Amino acid sequence: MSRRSGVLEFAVLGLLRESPMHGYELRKRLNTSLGVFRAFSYGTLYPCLKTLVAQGWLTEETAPDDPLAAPLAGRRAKIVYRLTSAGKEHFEDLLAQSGPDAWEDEQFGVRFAFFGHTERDVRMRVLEGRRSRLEERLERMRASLARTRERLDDYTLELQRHGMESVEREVRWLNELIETERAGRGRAKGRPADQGRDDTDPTDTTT
Amino acid sequence: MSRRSGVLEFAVLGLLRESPMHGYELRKRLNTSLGVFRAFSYGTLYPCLKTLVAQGWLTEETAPDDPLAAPLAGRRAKIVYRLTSAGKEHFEDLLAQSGPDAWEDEQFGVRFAFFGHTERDVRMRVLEGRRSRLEERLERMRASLARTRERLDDYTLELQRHGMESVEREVRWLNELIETERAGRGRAKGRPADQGRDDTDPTDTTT
DNA sequence: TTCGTCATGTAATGGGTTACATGATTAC
DNA sequence: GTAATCATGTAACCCATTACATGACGAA
Repeated sequence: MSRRSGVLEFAVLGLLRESPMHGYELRKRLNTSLGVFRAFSYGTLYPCLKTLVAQGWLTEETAPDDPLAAPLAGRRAKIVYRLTSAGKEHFEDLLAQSGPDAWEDEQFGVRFAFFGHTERDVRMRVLEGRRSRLEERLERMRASLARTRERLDDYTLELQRHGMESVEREVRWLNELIETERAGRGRAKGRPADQGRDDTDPTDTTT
Repeated sequence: MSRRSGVLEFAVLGLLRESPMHGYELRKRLNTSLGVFRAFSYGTLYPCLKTLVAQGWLTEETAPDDPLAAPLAGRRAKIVYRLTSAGKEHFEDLLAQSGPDAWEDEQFGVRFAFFGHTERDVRMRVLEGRRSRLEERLERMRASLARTRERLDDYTLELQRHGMESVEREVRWLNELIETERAGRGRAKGRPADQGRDDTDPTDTTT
């Protein structure tokens, strides 16, 4: 009945904010533009769209046989979903939230992806919340490791070490982002954490 | 009815292989010894244990009131689960599998955690399978990024860059592990990928 | 005309959590 | 005696996938 996913709802509203789309295209965007995340199946997406329409946040616009009615993709478009003003408002509300939900693993990615539409103080709170969440996790891992280190074999140990390093690395990343935001270079232009990297050649990254 | 989780089943069998335990302790172990992974709730664990008993892989041993019957933890032990020989056999079968399932995100972690009980050629196949899986993913990310780079804002771009770097980092980690295995230092002693790190003092974490 | 992609959906199932219910044991 | 932790379980729900069903369009 409800089908309230959180991440999916947020991502759909955010993507439709920019331009109306039909379900099939929406799903592709979830894999590419926002593509670092999981790809939702149609069995998830379409029912979700239905409920968003029922909530009054989207409208369905059917473009049945008229080829002139679908100039967007150049091809047939069956059901185009458009964000209503109520939906826009709701999305703004979601964007303004900076509570614990935004720090969780599943939510944080989408939240970050729409930072371009997010107020700066909210961005700061989300980043800092995320960081302290990860630092707590790190401390728990360290404590647990200290207690059980002797009883673990090499592979288990290596796995834990690598896991902790991954978290530590994300903390460092967040630190850079927070610093950039603090310096005021994080609005919309001037890519955050720019250190002369080249996306096509990511050598010498760690070590 | 079935409640066949894959990861949980594998982890439970593997943990019980070392010593019999009751459910509560089993769950703690899943968070600590194997703790890099998700923590399963009791609502998942107990039904799972029931089905494993029904399969004949575990036996329930109730130690009702006798304090002498529970020398393991020094305290009351209600239902102790013990691996049967059939269960042991089944676990060995699972350990020997090196198919695509073992390369997926959810399975790989547990598989790696039990590498100490895994044959060397199986370890190699799993590691290499995992690596090529990640390299495919990386290529898809690169292709998608090349197609959509111009249309993306700074934050989305930064998110993708960080995501790709994470995957690249894991590939490098796998490369080290594979090299170590190949050199023959990966059996049980001689910790893999040892580069003079010290687990107890992971300073230089932040900046 | 057949194949690949576009496009939309539904029913069954899977895998897991939350909230709840219960009660024993230990420590204070 | 009361709070925390140990210990076991169940029912209701949640989120999402899989498999299936349907069909239109474009290109070979």
